[in-house]
Amino acid sequence: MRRMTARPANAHQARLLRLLRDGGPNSRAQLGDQVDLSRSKLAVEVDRLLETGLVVADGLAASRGGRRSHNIRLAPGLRFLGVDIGATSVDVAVTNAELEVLGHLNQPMDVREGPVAVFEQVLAMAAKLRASGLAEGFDGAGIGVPGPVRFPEGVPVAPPIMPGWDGFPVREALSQELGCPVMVDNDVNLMAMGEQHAGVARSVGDFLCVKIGTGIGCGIVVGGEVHRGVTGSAGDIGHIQVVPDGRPCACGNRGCLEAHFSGAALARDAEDAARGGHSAELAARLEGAGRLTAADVAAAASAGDATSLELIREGGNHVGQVIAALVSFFNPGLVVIGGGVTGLGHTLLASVRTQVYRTSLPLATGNLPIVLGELGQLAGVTGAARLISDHLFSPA
Amino acid sequence: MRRMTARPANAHQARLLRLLRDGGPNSRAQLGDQVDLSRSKLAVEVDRLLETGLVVADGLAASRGGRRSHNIRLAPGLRFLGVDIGATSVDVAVTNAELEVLGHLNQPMDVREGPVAVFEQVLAMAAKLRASGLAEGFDGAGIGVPGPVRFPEGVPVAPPIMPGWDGFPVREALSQELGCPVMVDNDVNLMAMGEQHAGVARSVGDFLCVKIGTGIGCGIVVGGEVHRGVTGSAGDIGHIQVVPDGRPCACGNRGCLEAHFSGAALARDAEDAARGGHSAELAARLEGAGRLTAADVAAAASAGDATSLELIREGGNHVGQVIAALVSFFNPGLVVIGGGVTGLGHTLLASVRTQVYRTSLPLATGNLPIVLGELGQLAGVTGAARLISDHLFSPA
DNA sequence: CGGCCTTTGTCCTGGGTGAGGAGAAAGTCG
DNA sequence: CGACTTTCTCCTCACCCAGGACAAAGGCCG
Repeated sequence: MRRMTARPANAHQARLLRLLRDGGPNSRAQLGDQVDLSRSKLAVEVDRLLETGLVVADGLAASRGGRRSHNIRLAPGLRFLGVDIGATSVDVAVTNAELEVLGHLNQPMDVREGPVAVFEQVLAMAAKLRASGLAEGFDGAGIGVPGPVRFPEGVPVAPPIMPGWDGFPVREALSQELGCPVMVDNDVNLMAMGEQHAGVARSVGDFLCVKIGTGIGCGIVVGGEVHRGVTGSAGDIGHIQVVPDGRPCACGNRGCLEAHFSGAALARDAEDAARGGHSAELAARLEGAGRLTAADVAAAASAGDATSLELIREGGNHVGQVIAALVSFFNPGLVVIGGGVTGLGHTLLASVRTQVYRTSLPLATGNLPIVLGELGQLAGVTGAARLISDHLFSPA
Repeated sequence: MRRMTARPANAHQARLLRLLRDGGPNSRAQLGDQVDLSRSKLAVEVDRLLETGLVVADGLAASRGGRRSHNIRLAPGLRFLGVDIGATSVDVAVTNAELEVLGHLNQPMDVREGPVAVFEQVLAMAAKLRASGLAEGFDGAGIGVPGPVRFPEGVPVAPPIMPGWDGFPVREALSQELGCPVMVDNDVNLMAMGEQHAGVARSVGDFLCVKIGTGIGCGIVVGGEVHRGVTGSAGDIGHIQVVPDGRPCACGNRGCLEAHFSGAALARDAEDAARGGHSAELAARLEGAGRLTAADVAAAASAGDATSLELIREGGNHVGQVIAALVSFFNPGLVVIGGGVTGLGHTLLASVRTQVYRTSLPLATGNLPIVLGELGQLAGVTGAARLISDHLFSPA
């Protein structure tokens, strides 16, 4: 099942591959406009790429006023596998070399079942996608896990919500199973890379990507590159204290952001409100389902339930408080909010914005968009594909 | 008074210049070990540098077992001017090309007197240093100002504590006056660069440098490079909220870190304590001087004054609270604390450490040193020299 | 003190690379 | 249909640079 053995031989070829990945099919002339190489040099490098099979001819380009140029594109048969392991579900997608998602599967699953069970599931999903004719094999795979990762080795380290994964050689194991190169990263970083590649963060060099799901994390992009920190735990903002002596948190402290607002906390609050008789809407849903989730709160809120709206607003304030601090510190050009609770949508966004614009200094917030992610569920898998393609499209 | 017109012609020469700057005089052979160039290529580049006069021969090196090598070093006559404009004082220093401080002057001065008055002062101090025979002229100057800077242009933007400087063309003006290239940056960033070059942060790629003076700021170094943010206001952590509905701050909000702990806040608290009869020690000092400063608190604390110790501890808790959040977010390899209040020393450090180690996650704090800066008053001017030398020792 | 080894520095050459000109091929526009 | 534009290929020439050969300079040991 080994497929793409070819790798760019030098930085020029790597550059060209990335241009083709990000810009789609392109004529040699257009490429020449972007890379500052002499025509002869460019021709040589393109010919070499054609030889490797990574790149193929793709008909004629439209004329720019003279002779029409021959288009080239990345090999249409290249396939990347993007895997996004969340706390409660798994996403697997197949992309082409331009990182367009060709097929996508989602499956509920508790990450605490451990790496072996999850891997089995992931491989089954990948096989299913392959069986449906989307891919004959994979040229590379990216995988995101909900916890810190020692990036160079691709191994989770001390992940609080998935203790069974500590030290499990994810990269090694998946590479063995799939027979292709694999890169591993934190799921939040992948979401950031996804939004950077195909979402709202295109053309922004420095931005933050806050993912609110079961937990809360933040992807940090500096100068176009993901910042992972010295131990791979950068962006772990879920345990920043937002309420002095607040609610007890699983981490042992009190008043952590995650304890006061996250998918899990929101569900708990909603159930409390339902049982306490504060919201008929929520009580009805609890009656129906036996338990509540963030999605129930979102639904209740859009049905006008005052309690749900208040819960969201309050949560938004807490997140906003942290984001405001991070904005002052980091001075990003954009803040993206995504993750499972984006269903809470504009109510959440509004209260986050209010809090940030009120608390941070004007110079930092003056031209700072705070927006929802564009890619939704596909952000993670797109980012995963981007991760492995960045790796493969770099000099060997 | 123009001096060094020469600039490295390519990246190799730039690399060599930086090696000589950071490592002092060096033999050709030693340089060869570090740069991965063929001996012939290296010889050519070194010869060219010798021709420009940037580099000079410096006798024979010790033998490494065979023929002795000829040492080379940066021209001993090269001089950089480092200027550090604080809120209440100005530091000016002369360094050689290895960024060793040859002479240093400090002068109390209120930055709010405006750029014209401050420039006059700075130029007078530079002239004095020159007159004392330390320099015949300057090959470049770096200058730090206590507020955000639009870095490429070298112009302060919307600085809260020095409104008169907004938009003043610092770089342009100083370059005119001194007749040499000038670079401008935030004073905190310069402190970080100073500690990176010659202080505790040598060999650390990602670290934070918290400067506690009249205000509070934080230098951010990512992958060896200072992160300035999209509008140059990164690291502006003085207005992060630490106490909900806390003390009113000059910025219009409440509970800002700066309002609860900084040189200015500490002095105010001390005076209140003295007047309120809580501390005989402080009252005596207030009696004597008519007002109190952070230095008085430091002195009282080391004399054992309980109130002062408590003030410092409380302040340390507030700073520690913010640093803990930043550590979770950024996952640095080192936190340096410096600035005027380092006189508070280990009492402060201890309470910051306690707070950080207690509040942040073990993975981020596990191997995280939190230390005082090594360079004291010289950090800023050293960083300023480093800034301009980085600029000059890069390909034209 | 004298051979032998190690290290350093210089010279030279051969392979490789890449910039840019010339010109052919392919289109557009009037 | 002809003049102009754009694209692409070929070719040449200058430059660069790695590495070998060799000379110079010094240490080490008997």
